[in-house]
Amino acid sequence: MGIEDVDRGRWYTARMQRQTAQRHAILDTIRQAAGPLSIPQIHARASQDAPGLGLATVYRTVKLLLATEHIVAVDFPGEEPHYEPIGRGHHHHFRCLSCDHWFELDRCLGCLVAIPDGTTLPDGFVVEAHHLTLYGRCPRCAAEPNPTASPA
Amino acid sequence: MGIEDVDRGRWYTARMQRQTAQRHAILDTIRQAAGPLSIPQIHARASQDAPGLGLATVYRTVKLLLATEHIVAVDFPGEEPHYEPIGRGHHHHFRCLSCDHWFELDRCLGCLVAIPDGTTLPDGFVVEAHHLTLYGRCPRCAAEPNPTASPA
DNA sequence: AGAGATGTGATAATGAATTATCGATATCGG
DNA sequence: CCGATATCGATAATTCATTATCACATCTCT
Repeated sequence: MGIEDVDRGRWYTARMQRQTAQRHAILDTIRQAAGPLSIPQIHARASQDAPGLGLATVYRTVKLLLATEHIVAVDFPGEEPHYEPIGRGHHHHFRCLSCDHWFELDRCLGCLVAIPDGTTLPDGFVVEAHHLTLYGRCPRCAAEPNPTASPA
Repeated sequence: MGIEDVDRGRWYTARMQRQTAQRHAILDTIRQAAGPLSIPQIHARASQDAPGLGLATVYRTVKLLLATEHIVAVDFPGEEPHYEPIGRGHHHHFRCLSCDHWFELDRCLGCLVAIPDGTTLPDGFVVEAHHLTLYGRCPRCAAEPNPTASPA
């Protein structure tokens, strides 16, 4: 999951030529998360691997990782954009109402929608895609009576 | 759908004592829409009934209508908040990828999710609620080859 | 190891949505 | 119909996320 894991052809671009501790910390943080992370979350977690990490560097690096197709942005209702690794296919997300964190659901659990894309609804609406978000309690918070705010 | 339709007990509060053309235009606009509206959309439509309507008045009135429980806010991924009348029960939304407008789906079409709330997923996630959004083409845009941007 | 370009961190600047201000206007009880 | 005042419209101010700036540190190639 370190340097050797990064495709040099993609990593190295006109604006992204050097491998630094900050960039690896940020990419590893996003890859190791259980779900999409916001900029503040990335900053907080990656700072443990890269002490003194600046917020501007997180914004810069996230933008570069988007441009080099290492990560993708995920938007949730009423929230700042979150980011997750690219290439995980169609899936849905789960938000824990207790610890407020987002989780990625397995593909097998994801496609819960009874009406597949391409269907025409009775009213004439043609469905081309869907977003499903589940809300509830993550395994940790569902077990604990007094849940903390520090999930995986 | 006019003045007589408004519960005076709810309409009249410490900060909302008078009935004005602007307030009725805004509430009627939200009630007559096919789906949730954003602030700019409310402003554009209500201005037809209340010429010269100011944007600040839309913000003010929407906030008051929220506080008096005449409307509710609906958030969509990556968008400004939208507003719809209160009391329409559980339903889902449809966004037309052609004209970019939101539609409210009938209740009978809404509950498309195969896993009902209260279910415990195999991983231990307890589902308490869900949001489903469908994307595609509204009846008007599905019919027209060159769709306009002025839906119902 | 050294030169030079790239990357970083702190912070100022920007941009967009929302809110506050204030003189003018319209509402509604009397 | 009048007067007190709630509300309006125009715009300045505020808030918050994101971006630009710049001096200093770090990486890479030789």
